[in-house]
Parts: sequence; C-alpha cells; structure tokens
Amino acid sequence: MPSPTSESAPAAPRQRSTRQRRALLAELEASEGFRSAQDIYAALRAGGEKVGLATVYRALQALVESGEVDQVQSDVGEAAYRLCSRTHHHHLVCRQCGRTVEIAGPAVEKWANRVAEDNGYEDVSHSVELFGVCPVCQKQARQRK
Amino acid sequence: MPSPTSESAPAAPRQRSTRQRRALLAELEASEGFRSAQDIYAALRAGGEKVGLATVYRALQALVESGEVDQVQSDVGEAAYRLCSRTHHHHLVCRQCGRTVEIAGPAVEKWANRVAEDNGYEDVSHSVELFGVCPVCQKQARQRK
DNA sequence: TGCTAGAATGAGAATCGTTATCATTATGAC
DNA sequence: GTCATAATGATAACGATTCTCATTCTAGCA
Repeated sequence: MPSPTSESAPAAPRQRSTRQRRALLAELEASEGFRSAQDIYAALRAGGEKVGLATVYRALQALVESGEVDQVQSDVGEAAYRLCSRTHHHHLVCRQCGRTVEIAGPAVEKWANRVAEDNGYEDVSHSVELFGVCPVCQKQARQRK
Repeated sequence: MPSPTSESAPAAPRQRSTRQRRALLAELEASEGFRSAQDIYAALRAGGEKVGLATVYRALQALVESGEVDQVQSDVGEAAYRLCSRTHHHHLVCRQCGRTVEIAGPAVEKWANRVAEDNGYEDVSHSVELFGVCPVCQKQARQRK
C-alpha cells in the first residue's frame, strides 16, 4: 500500500514537551521504586496537576519506547514504571513496600546470550527480576509478632 | 480466631478430579509452548468440551498453586500457562510463535541468591525469562523478504 | 509578534483479561 | 444410595488499559 501522495522530508517523529509530561517526569524522579500508572496518575492529581489518565498512559508509553523509563509486569498483571539509567540492568524489588535496588548482572547477560545462541534463538532480550523482602519490612514483620 | 466446633482430622484440603480438570490437563499436555487462559478455554470449547471460562481460570490457578503448572506474565499483561516439570527452571520463549525451551540455570540461581543476600533481602524468588525468535520463525521471516 | 499545522490533551466510552457471585450439579467417602 | 461440600457455569462486576474525537497547546515560521 503505497502512500497516496509524494513526500519530501522524512518527517522525524518529534516529541513535544508539555506541562503534563514535565510533571510526570518530575514525579518519576521523586520516586523510589516502581510505580503503577494508576498510582502515578493519582499522585499527580493529588499534587494539583491537571492531567488525564490517558495522557499518563501515553506519556509513559512514549518514555518506555525512548528508553528513558523501565517497565516491568507485576505478578498481578499490572504494569509498573521507573525512571532508569541508560545502562542495562535488573531489579531487586521488595514484595511488600516496592523498595528497589538496581543490580548490574554482567554474568547474567553472558549466560542469557549463550543459552539463546545454543538453542538457535536470535534477537534475544531477557527479563530478570528478583523479588524479596527488604530489611526494613523484615524488621517491621518481626516487631508485629 | 478458633474454629467454632472441635475437629478431629486435619481435613486435608482435597482436590477433586473432574471431567473439566482432566480435559484441561490433557490440553496442556498436548501443548508446546505457553498458552493463555483464554486460548485454552477456546481450544477446549472447539474440541467439544463443555466447560466454563471461570472454571478454566480456577483450575489453572489451582495447578499453579500446586506447582504443576508454570505461569508467566506476557509483555501485554496477559497470563500464560504451561505444564511443567517439578524442578525449578526458566524459559526461552519465541516472541513470534511461543515455542518454548526449558532451561536450567544453576548459575543464575546462585547469582540471584547472592545478590539478594548482599542487599539484605530475604525470602527471595526470581523471575527469569528469555525472549527471542526461534529458528523456525527466523527462516519464515527470511523467506518473506 | 501573530499565525498555523498538527501534536498533545482529556473526558468518557469501549476493550479485554480476570475475578466474584450464587444457584445448580457432580464427586467421593460412608 | 445418601450426603456434605467441592466444583461448575452463566453472568455480572471489576480494574487496567486503549480508543475516540473534539478541543487546546506547542513550536516553528512569516
């Protein structure tokens, strides 16, 4: 299906900076662990930001695509987002409070690539997430008993 | 909260074997890679099995809890299930056709435990999934060009 | 500075996967 | 067979996410 008319410029898919997106970025920057889209939306509204839910989803998606934000799929099927450094890495997430530690795993990278190669798979990506209970939550659990 | 009346037997939480569950198991046994609950439900119905969607979800959940079935969260937030061997392992899944290879990763297990320990996290579990394009799909993609 | 194309927005409807409800049915121990 | 109760299934409810579309805002340009 060819385009109906001729075109000249490649028309780079630009990305505009809006008040809402800046607020979203700021919210993410102030966050510790992963946040769900719903959660971020609620926080922005609570902070007086006038923003729609659809916009939050769209902006988040754009950020994930541009690589500025990491996205993980929680065990209940909800997506969670977090501002991320450029380098590839993984996460150790507290099951209870969401506190997150970024971990670099060069060993895992190599292992993943080798396994994929051995099986003839190409274009391989991997998802490695560790879940546990962080020291703070451990202490709280003990006191409760 | 003590039980209202005295009891004698520990009342093992039994699990009944029904026509629907057997059909579900059979369907899983005949499957190659991960299947979504919806997909399994459709297949059962297509095969003439009289079974409700809710039942599929319940049975699948029970199987996951009993450790007979593995569950992964696909990137679109849909849950996928697969009959599994008892030993702990991970998966290399084809992004296109879902073809799955089970992989054992003792190195990864150790790495995960050490990282968690180093950070003071306890009760750690991990999720490791590799995604790629399997040889078959690679060939098809090349022919299409 | 004002103008303008089109990117971005937002309210709400629509999807879609999953779970809860509850009356009915089937299982399996006796 | 009887019976307690686990399992079922039709359907409603739910929650996250995406779509729609009319309106607003951004940023490049005259």
